[in-house]
Amino acid sequence: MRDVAALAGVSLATVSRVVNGDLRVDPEMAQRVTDAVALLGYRHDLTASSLRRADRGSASIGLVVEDVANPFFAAVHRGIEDVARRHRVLVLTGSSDEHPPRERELTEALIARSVDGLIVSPVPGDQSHLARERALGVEIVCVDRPARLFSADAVVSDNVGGARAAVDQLLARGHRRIAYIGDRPELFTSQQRLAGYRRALGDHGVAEDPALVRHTEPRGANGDGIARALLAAGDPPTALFTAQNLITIGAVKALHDLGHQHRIAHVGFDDVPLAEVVEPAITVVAQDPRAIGTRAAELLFERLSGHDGPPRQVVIPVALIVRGSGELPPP
Amino acid sequence: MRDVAALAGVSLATVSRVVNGDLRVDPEMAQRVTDAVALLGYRHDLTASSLRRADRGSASIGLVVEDVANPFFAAVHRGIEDVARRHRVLVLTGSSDEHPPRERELTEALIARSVDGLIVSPVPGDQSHLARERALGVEIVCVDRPARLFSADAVVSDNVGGARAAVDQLLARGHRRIAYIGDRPELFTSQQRLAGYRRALGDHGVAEDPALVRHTEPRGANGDGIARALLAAGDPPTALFTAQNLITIGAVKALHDLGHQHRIAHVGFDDVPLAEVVEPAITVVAQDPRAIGTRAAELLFERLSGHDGPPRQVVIPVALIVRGSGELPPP
DNA sequence: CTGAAAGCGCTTACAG
DNA sequence: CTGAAAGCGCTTACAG
Repeated sequence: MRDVAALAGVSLATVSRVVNGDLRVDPEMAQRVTDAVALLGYRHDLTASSLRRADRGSASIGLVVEDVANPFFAAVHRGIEDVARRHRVLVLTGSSDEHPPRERELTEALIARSVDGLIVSPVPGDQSHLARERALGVEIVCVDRPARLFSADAVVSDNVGGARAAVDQLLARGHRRIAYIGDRPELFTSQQRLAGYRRALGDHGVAEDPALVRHTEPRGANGDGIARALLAAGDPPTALFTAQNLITIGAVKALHDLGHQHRIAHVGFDDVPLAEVVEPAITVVAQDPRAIGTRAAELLFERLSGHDGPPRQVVIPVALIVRGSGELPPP
Repeated sequence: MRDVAALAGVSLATVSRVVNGDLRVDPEMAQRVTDAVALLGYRHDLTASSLRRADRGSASIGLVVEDVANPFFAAVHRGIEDVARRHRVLVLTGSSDEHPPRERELTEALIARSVDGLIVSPVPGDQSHLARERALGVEIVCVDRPARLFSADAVVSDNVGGARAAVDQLLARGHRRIAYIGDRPELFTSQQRLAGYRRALGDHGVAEDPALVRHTEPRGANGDGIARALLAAGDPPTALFTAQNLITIGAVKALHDLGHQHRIAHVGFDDVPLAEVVEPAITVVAQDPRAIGTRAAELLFERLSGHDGPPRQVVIPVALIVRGSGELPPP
């Protein structure tokens, strides 16, 4: 900037004004500055700028999710990026791997880079540490699940309603032994979907069989193994409700490997690619991860532009997509 | 920081030293500083720090890909994050949507936030604009495809070899009318995979039929439509080679809709979820996107720590996964 | 070992 | 409209 000022023969202040699009500057002078900028290949340094600026915005926000490579969170990420882009803001991202210390490290690393706001998909455990971040002026919005011991805006899917619809679908076909395979019980989404499962059973007067409620390792790792074990047991289920995308994929593999795909009904939570091509095609409750991201970013930017109401919880609708696997009758 | 210094009764310089882990400071004094930091909830401002620091590192790098929500790039992203994390560096990401102005905007926005390095999956068109960024001291590595009119390290899949292996597999079963459905012809990966297709045909003395070589809209959008059109034409192909993940999914849908999945052989480039469960299971050439990301980040950090050799091109192997669809014989 | 002072690249009252 | 000067939060020679 100093070089630009020298070359254009103006003061630093003038260069700053031109670079920031301040119109109260002599056009001829502005032109000289613009030329010098082009000639020198000068680049405005936003970090220095925001250091001195009154509003102190860094024009970047942070995102902490379980895993950026999980298609669900990848879509959430994209939804957030789209909104951020409209605000000329960039997104810094990190994967917590559901690991509490990693979540803390990440949020602190993001704060240290002075992000204006944070969108977090909270790990199990509590997020009370976020209170300190917020006290420092960083706005925080939760995504996919609410925080614990820390109240903030949150955008989530209609987990209870979706799970209920999925299980209702199976009950309507006459199934009574319906297994629930969910992610770790500590997870909000897992709990909510289990609640929906129970609600549906209750509505139909079906008693829950604890032997049919199973949880996988982190990230739904052993979904296929659990499905196998359930089906190999005495008095096996006649239908499966898998409460997460990776578990759904694992269960479909297990059903096909065992040759049971036409005998055991199956509904999954979260849509997966090729679900309509598998035979039978897979009935799912589809979430709208991109909309979840979009909405979360909108809430964040509202806060950043001064909104100061109480924490809001936004529920994004889900949709039951009937394709066949969920409509198989019991034997 | 001023407040911390005041509370601890020391100078700013001392606080800075303690915060940065400088050991040449009186332990008792250091303790007072640490206490004050805890009491005040002080957070170190990395952006201000790097502004003044000699080495000027911001401990963040930028990533520009086509779309962070594409599972391929989401996995690349994760590979990069893993390496960056070991260097205590965060990743800023943006989606170019294969749109040249958007690529420029993004790289400039990233530079303005003073990233130390950039990993870019270049859009069609040329990347000569990146030369200016590099002149400013930002290291640049390309991923998935090399840049044009700009030479830089690049990490790519073995596109030619993989496509060749895919088409060889079909030729070995006796197919002679093999269609190629690829992404836009401007894309490096599309060109390379077409080259591999041609190489395989040539090796077997099969003349190319231009009517069987098709390109989709951006992002493989109409892959299913093109597959349908090919199969509906007179003298249709007996086998399909789909050169990208979304096109593969589209083609599988088309084959199933038409009921041709057991008659028309099919090999896809890039693995897709549930490929092994579809009937017939889909034979694919699997890439290793996470390894691509990992390797790209490693090259970048080598540059950032001073490596100054000529541009390198790293080719990540691919693997043909035989599952059934590619082994169907011609009628 | 410690602190006063200069300065990183920028913005912003303030005076002219 | 323009510029000289102070200062954002930090680091780093330099002197003590």
